[in-house]
Parts: sequence; structure tokens; C-alpha cells
Amino acid sequence: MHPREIGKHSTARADRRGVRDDTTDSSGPLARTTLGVSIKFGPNVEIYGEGEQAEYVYKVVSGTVRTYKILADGRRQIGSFYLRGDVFGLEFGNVHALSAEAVTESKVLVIKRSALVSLATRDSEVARDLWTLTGRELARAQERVVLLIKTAQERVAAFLLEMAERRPAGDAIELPMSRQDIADYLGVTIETVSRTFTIMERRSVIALPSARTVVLRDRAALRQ
Amino acid sequence: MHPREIGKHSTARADRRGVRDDTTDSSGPLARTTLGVSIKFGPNVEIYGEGEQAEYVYKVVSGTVRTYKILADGRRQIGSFYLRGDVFGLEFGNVHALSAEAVTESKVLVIKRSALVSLATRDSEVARDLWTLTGRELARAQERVVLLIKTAQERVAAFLLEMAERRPAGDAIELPMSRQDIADYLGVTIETVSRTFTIMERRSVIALPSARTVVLRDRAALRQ
DNA sequence: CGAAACATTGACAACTTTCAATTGCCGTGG
DNA sequence: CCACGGCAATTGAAAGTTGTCAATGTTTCG
Repeated sequence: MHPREIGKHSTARADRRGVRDDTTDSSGPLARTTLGVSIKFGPNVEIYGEGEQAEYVYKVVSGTVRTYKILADGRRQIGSFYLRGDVFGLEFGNVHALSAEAVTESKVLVIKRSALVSLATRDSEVARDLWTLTGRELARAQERVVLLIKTAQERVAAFLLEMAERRPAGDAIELPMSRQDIADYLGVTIETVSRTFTIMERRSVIALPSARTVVLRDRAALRQ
Repeated sequence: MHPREIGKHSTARADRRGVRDDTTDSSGPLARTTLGVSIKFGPNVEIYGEGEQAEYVYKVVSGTVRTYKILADGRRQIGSFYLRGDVFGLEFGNVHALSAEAVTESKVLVIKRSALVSLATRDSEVARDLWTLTGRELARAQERVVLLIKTAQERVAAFLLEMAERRPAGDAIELPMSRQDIADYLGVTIETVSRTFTIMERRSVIALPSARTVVLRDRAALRQ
């Protein structure tokens, strides 16, 4: 129904370095942990694949990561974008339900899942943190459901507001992802994303100095 | 954008009875608990409202429950349907993110949340059960996201398969909910649901002995 | 029986996708 | 330096899908 060529992955060439990085957020055990090393992934390099054993949990140190799933008919659905400080790859089953790739060059902190889970059985605070993290994902997924029943314009507007909120940097947003990524996240085509941007620009709701830079000129209008 | 009249709630007339019911599933502490009483709710009676304190966690003993949210423009989005054995109302914040109503007359086991949460800090098994329950909700929400990027026909087909799987009773499904409920769950209009049913019937993919009974005649076709 | 709620059907409008072509950007090689 | 190729993004036109509005049919229940 929506056949589309998916870009081939270049081979992962992650230079492993036993570096621990400080991160700025406060998501409990994953911030405090002394476990884990950070690894660098180039653009479009796979971090893990759908169906693989979920041996590790990941935290974005820098860059942007996307999780996604390829549907039976070839469409790609992006699960989420993860920015600096976000945790991803935490699963309930033993295998990853989605694949993960670096969007831009990204540094990712890798933590052994088994260590975390066994720690949780002893430390109720860690257990609560894991639960909270999962709850956060759930809340995000639920917002997504609400987003996806809306029109294309509303989806794009909500996407821009979400990005602006997650990366508070005034009114100018640097989008790390392509139009195709945005389209697959919102469940529309790239043409619709592009057209919507153009319309919003024409109405002075946003400005587009470059394809990857969006300036929010009228947030009230974006919120409708 | 999608203005629509929302049916008024009749006043809740839940006859409280201190009855504990045995249930058939195996979802950990909520199955074992000796806490809680079961309460009966008539059709369309509110169980809790969005924004209320999340004092209790609920488990469906019989009947069907829906959670939902009214969007700014008046549209209603249904979060989930909960059938016999399902747990709902478990929150991360202290307030309910969605409202809950009985779809049909339903008996619901009510459990004090505080008891459960404090138990979890002492019993790592309970904590893990809570996490698993949340993980299950997350998985459901994620499937929903995948569903919502599809066409109306695919959504309806997926809905029927989901119901058939959750309530394995041969090929005949008794739908407890109205077309409006289905539409608000799938993010389409009742007309689209109705038309899709008609098309599927014409193609002998399903049969509709009555509006609320669907017979699956060709599951392969439903899966596309 | 009759009213009200629920469901189906039709015609048309609006929105989104599809298909196709063009434009803009950027890095490589002549 | 400029030309060229390749890729991403934009734009246009036509087709397809879904929503809206309106009418009709069906079921439920007092």
C-alpha cells in the first residue's frame, strides 16, 4: 500500500572507547550508575535490531536516536526519537520490539540490563525508577495515540511543539531528522510534511531559514 | 473540527456489595490480593473521571470497561477497552489521565492503590508485577500507534482480530460496544466503521447476523 | 405502539496520497 | 573554480480515501 525504498544501512563502525560521560538529567539509577561505557554511532548506524536479545539498556549522551519497526507492507513506523538524556531500549520481554538507529552521529551510554534488573529486586528505589521510566514511555505512547487521530496539520504542529519543548532553545529548532523520519513518525507522507511546512511558513506561523531549521513564530497558532 | 454530541452520563447507581470474586487470570498481586471489593456499574456509568485522584486500581470481573479522554475540540478518544480479567486505572502520577466508564453492566474489583504501592516497596515480586502490568499497557499502546498509521479498513480489521484474540470464542464475536465506541477507538467516524463492515460483509470476509455480532469468515483476508 | 437511540446508506466536499517533475544543496572530480 | 551527480526537499496535478451532511432503516424499550 505504501511501498517505499528504505535506505540501506551502512555498516556500523562504532569506535568503542571505555569512556563514562556525565549526563545532565535525573532519571534515577541510570544517571547514578557506575555501570556502562559510552559508544559512538555514526548516522544511520544500527544500535540494535528488532527481535535481538535485549541485553542492554541505552542512554543518549549526545546526538539523536530513532527506534522503528518495518511493517509487513514495507512502511516504516518510527517509535520515538530519543534526545540527549533519554533512555531507550528498556524492554519487558527479552527481545527488542523495535530496532534502534542513530539519526545523527550519537554517543550512547550502554548499560547491562541484567545488572539493572537484578539490582531492582534488591533496591526498591531502583525498581521504582524503572517503573517510572516505563510509565514515562507509556505516557509518551498515549500522547502519540491522541496525536495520530488528528489531521496532518495538527500532527506536524504537535511535532514541532514537542521538539521545542524537549529541547528548549528559544524559538529556533534544529531538527536532527529528515522529512522522511518526521513523516514516518507522524504517519503521513514526506510530501504532506513538506507542504504543511510551506503552508505554515506562508501563514507566518513558522519560518524555515533552512530545511533543518524551524523558527516558531506563533506558538498559539500551532496549538490551534 | 469533529464536533459531536457526547452522550450524557446517567448517574452512577453502583450497588456496593462486599463481595470478593474469584477471577481466572494470573496477573500477580492483583489476582492474589485479599484486598478490595467488587462493585457493579451499569452501562455508561462513570467509574472515575480524568483528573481525579487515583486512589484505586481496578480489575474487571465481568462486563467491559472503556477509558477515554475528551479532546479540546470535543472529539472523544478511547484509550482502551478492558475485558474480564484486565486491570485498569493504574497510574504513575497521582491523578487519572483518562476517565473510565462501564460499557455494559460490569462488575469491577476495586483495590486500594496505596496498599499496592507500599506493598511494592517491600515485596520485589509485587514491584515486578506492577512493572509487568505497566509494560503490558505500553505494549498495547505501541500496537495502537502502529494501528493508527494505517487505513480505515486495516484499522477495523485489526480491531476485529484483536477482539477475537482477546475473547477466544470461535469465529463469532459479540461486540459489547457501540459503533461510536469503535470509531472513537480507531480514530475514524461511525460512518466509516459501518461502511467498512458492509464492504467486508459483501466480500464474505465477515458476516453480520446482528449489529453487535460479527462472524469472522476469512481471517487471512483480515490480516491482509 | 411509538419514541428514541443506534446503525446504515448516499452524495458531495475536503484532505491526503500517489505519481511526476523540479529545485536546491553539497561534495567530488575535472 | 565550476560542472556534475546524487540526494533531499519542494511543488503540481490527479486520484483515492475519509469526513460531513442528510436521509432512511432498524432495534430497543417504556
